[in-house]
Amino acid sequence: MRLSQFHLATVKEVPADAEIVSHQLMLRAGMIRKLAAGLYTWSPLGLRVLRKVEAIVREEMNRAGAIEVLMPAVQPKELWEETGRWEKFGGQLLKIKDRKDAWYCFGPTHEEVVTDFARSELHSYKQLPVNFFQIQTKFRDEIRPRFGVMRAREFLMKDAYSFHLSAECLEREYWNMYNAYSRIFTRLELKFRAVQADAGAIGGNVTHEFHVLAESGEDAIAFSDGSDYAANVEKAEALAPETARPAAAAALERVDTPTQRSIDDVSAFLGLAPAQCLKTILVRGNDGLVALCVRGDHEINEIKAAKLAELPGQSVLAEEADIVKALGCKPGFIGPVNLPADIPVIVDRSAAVLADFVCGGNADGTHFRGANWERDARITRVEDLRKVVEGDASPDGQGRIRLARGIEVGHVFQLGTKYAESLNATVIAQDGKNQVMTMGCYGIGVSRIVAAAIEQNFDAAGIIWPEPMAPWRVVLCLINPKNDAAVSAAAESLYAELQARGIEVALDDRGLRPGGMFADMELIGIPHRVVVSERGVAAGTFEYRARRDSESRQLSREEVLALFAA
RNA sequence: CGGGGUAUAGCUCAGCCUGGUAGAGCGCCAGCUUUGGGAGCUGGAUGUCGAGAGUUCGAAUCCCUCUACCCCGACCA
Repeated sequence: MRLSQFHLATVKEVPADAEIVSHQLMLRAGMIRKLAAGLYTWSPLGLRVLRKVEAIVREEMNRAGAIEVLMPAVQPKELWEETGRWEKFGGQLLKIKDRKDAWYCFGPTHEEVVTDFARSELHSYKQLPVNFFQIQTKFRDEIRPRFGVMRAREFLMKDAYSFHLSAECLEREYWNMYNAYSRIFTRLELKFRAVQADAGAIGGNVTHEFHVLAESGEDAIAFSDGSDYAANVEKAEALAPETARPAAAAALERVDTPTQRSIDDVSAFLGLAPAQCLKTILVRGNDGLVALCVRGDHEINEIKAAKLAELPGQSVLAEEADIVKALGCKPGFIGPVNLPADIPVIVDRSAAVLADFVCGGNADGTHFRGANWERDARITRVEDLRKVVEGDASPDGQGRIRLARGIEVGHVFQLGTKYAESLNATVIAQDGKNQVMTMGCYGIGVSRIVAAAIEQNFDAAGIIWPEPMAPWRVVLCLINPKNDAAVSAAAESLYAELQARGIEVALDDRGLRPGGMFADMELIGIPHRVVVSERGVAAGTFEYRARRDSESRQLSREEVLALFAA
């Protein structure tokens, strides 16, 4: 591509409200332009990158045996009423009316449509399993679109839906997709983790999110430094300590802590580590209050707590008035010693091995020192209640937990029969009977990957594209071509040769001064730069510099071509 | 949905408090000079000051209504 014939649109300034690096750089590089909240035009430059990602996703989906379709973006209300999601999906569902006053929505996802397609197309178990995918624009009316294309309302998504007769077959396809996703992100040269996630409201058992690791990620993930284990922080299991609880050594002693309510205050006041204190909170249980205890330096994981049999499926802190009524003290002084017998005491695994610990005195202004389980306080049950922290043992027994932030770019999910049932998508099984199909769904945020890649690969000068998604692999920069016809000739010749070899090459013949040209090429992140100048041509060399390098090298024409061999 | 903020040239913004008829930088156009890290000089074009209504001799500026956009929170996966 000759850049003089292209539409490059870099800018120096960027709106103050572009907060994250990828948004700023995409605007500065002129990859996207905002039309309205959460709606962006992809410029020619941005589109080249988007298409690169799309092509790799498509290739790997095809390689994995999925079959491409293209479903309508606009979907009729009636279909959504069949699954109940016309109402349940909530405000993210953009509802629109046609000229006949019939309701439609702009598809935020395609379970309904694909299942409708499947029920009319699939009749026999012999047609299964099958996996349909599409790469298409979705619309979710986000409450607060932000961060450019990272959380836009309209975005490009690859979504796939598989249909099976059995859970076992679904499971096989699930791992097939898991592997395909791993290949996709590996090919894109992104640092990522496949993360065990909480199934959330959709239900189902196994689900993985694929996260691109980046400081600015919205999700916290825990992974092992000694294995492939990775999980959403909310889901990561905190193992029981390897050490047993020491024997009680100290006597139970009440101490005055008139104004010390927080763990930090109490531990500082008493000169003890927070890890030697016990944090006790009261939550609303099915039958009155429930006490949850974790070590002072740990935090309650509310998702884990919500799953306790004593709780109603959610973890809600008790009202202060209820606490005062039950214990006679305010929050901040709660502890397991002398707790009313009708309050279950659920203790985290790490807290359960504490000895001679500090805990609330169940009376305003006092704590206990030298408290011990069994002797001074009862344990109803030991559970995993806390959030994991850096350095915890990995749940799979290999390595230690590290915490990182990630950007969710993919999600694989075993849906089961939920949609097939409500839409009555059945096939005739081998026994001649109708059987509801079992489904899996697998999404990749194609446009989000572009932003995520930038979050992971940039420097002060701009974007540094992983080669597979760069708009061009190499750019030829002409210095003062007007002064020396040999410069143009050398550049044209190299340009033609690279093109002939199938290398995606840009020729910067815009006639800019060198400073502006270099700044532009660094901003838009071209991985390789070859400078063609008068003095280089005279010496028979080209100046080469990789985007990540700080120094240039003088290379012969053959050496330049060799860089892009194979 | 609650709280806060913004809307002025193609872009990024100042001007508004304290009313007097429109500004800067960048970009754009023309010319000259310049050519290895976002050049210099000269000249030029560009605005329903988000929309509507009001107060006033006079409104970008003050009041009211609306709309759009942004931030924080709640919400959602």
